[in-house]
Amino acid sequence: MPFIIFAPKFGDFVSETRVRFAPSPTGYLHVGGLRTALYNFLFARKNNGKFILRIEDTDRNRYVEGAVENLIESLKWCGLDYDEGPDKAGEFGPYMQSQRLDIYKKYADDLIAKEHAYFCFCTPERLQTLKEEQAAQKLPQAKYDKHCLSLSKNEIEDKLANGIPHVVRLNVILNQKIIFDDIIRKRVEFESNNVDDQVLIKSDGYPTYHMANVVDDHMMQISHVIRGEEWLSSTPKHVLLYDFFGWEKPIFAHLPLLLNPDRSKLSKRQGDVAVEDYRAKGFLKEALVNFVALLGWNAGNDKEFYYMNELIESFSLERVNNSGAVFDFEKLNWINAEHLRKKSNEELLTLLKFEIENSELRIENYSDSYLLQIIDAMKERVNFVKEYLTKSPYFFEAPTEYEEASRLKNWKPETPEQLVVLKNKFTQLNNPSKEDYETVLKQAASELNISAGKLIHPLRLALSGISTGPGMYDLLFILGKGEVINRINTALNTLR
RNA sequence: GGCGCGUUCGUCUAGUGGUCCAGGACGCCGCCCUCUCAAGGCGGAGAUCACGGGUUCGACCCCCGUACGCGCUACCA
Repeated sequence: MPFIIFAPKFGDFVSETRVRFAPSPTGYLHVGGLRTALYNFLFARKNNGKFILRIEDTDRNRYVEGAVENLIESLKWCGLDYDEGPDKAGEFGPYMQSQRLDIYKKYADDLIAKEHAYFCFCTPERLQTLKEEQAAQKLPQAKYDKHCLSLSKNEIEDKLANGIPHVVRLNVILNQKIIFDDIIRKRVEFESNNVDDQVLIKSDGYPTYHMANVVDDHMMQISHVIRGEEWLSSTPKHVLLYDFFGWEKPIFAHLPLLLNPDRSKLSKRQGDVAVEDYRAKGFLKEALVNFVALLGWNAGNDKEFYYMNELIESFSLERVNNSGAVFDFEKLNWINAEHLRKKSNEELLTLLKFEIENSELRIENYSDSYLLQIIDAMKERVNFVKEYLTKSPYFFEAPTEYEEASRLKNWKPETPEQLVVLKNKFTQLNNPSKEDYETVLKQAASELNISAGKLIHPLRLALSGISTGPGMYDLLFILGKGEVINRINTALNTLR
């Protein structure tokens, strides 16, 4: 009598929302991982639940020094604070799987006792041969042949006693349907005949993901498993495990993948994938979070600009899409610029000072009030904080060379004498305001019988060395009379 | 190959049987504003809703099939 294995439905009562982000520490936080972590975080916060960080470090071959610290650093930078984790004790720790080996061992023994799992002593060579044979026979699918399931108790004890390397395998029962409901995929159905006798405990004594994940999610009382779509295919193994243990299953939600422009799974080959890369490039955490949140989710309206608290407010798993999303850098740039423009000048000041400290400039050369003026003047013109330095370097250092195109276009033979007229007028000003500069410049233009533009363009070139920037009177005022006159003189000497 | 998931403008998406010969956003193009560059405003190009069958008075929306894409198929997660 085949039994049908069922995961709980969406509406089933769950006492407390507890979700986890469970990355393996491979070196850095991938933006796909960020999205998974974010959705978990948003879901937890929205439902007044707990967000847990668990490190899945059960593959000793993949251990990377400092990876966990790096992961945590990135997570925290993004504002994803977890309630329990490796460095934040909770009542369900430890939160590093490598520190829970005895637990997995105990539950594996449990399963073996109930004959839902068994020792397997097959060598890698036999497994390899088996696979090749099955391929040669054109079997629809390669699976372990349950060879070691038929070992007698004595044989097993004998091999164990002799220290023969072994693993523990899941004993999948044939001819059953494994059905579960996924919030995003709806009902998903598998045949148990297509499920392999997965290794649960490796020969080095470490559990595989499948084993550790189920045991931990149960012990940590995880209510919802929100993870990437790449796990959907192995979910039947997990469902089987919950059932064999007699445990209540969590509610599953498998997230669509993040893709490269060519629609393959987002990878390092085609650009930056690590959160730290984006951070280094100068993206605001608010922008990265906002952008990534929208990759696969929307509230059902046209809103695209979100702060974290707004995301928490409107997030729901039901509104997560089911198809992969291409990571579009152009749109990330745009959302970054949006967030930057919405920041107060004071916030930008902090960011800009940080940027200056990390540049070759000396922070003590610039007062807060001076920087604030630059921020105000350039705010609409920068997409990154560092662009205050790269797009308007002339606020920090006088130009030493002049843009050729602008020189050809705006620096005419008559320009020098006209600028001298203007300069003389500037010289006579006493503590000039923006309006004073404007009045005087227009006066000069009028006296010279030329348009203001004829003065403005070469003046801009003289003051900034380039042809783009804030309004001329802002530029004059920020630089100040003395600097303005110096720069005009320098230009007059350089560009004849 | 097997199993699973998916498929609306280039990209992110809205859309839950009639209001859609499909709306918004990014990007692109044009105009306005203007001392430059931006920002902003206005407008434009851009999707036979993957394809083919059904169901229905009526399908982007429901069903079936096909194609294509992606994922999994490890003693990796």
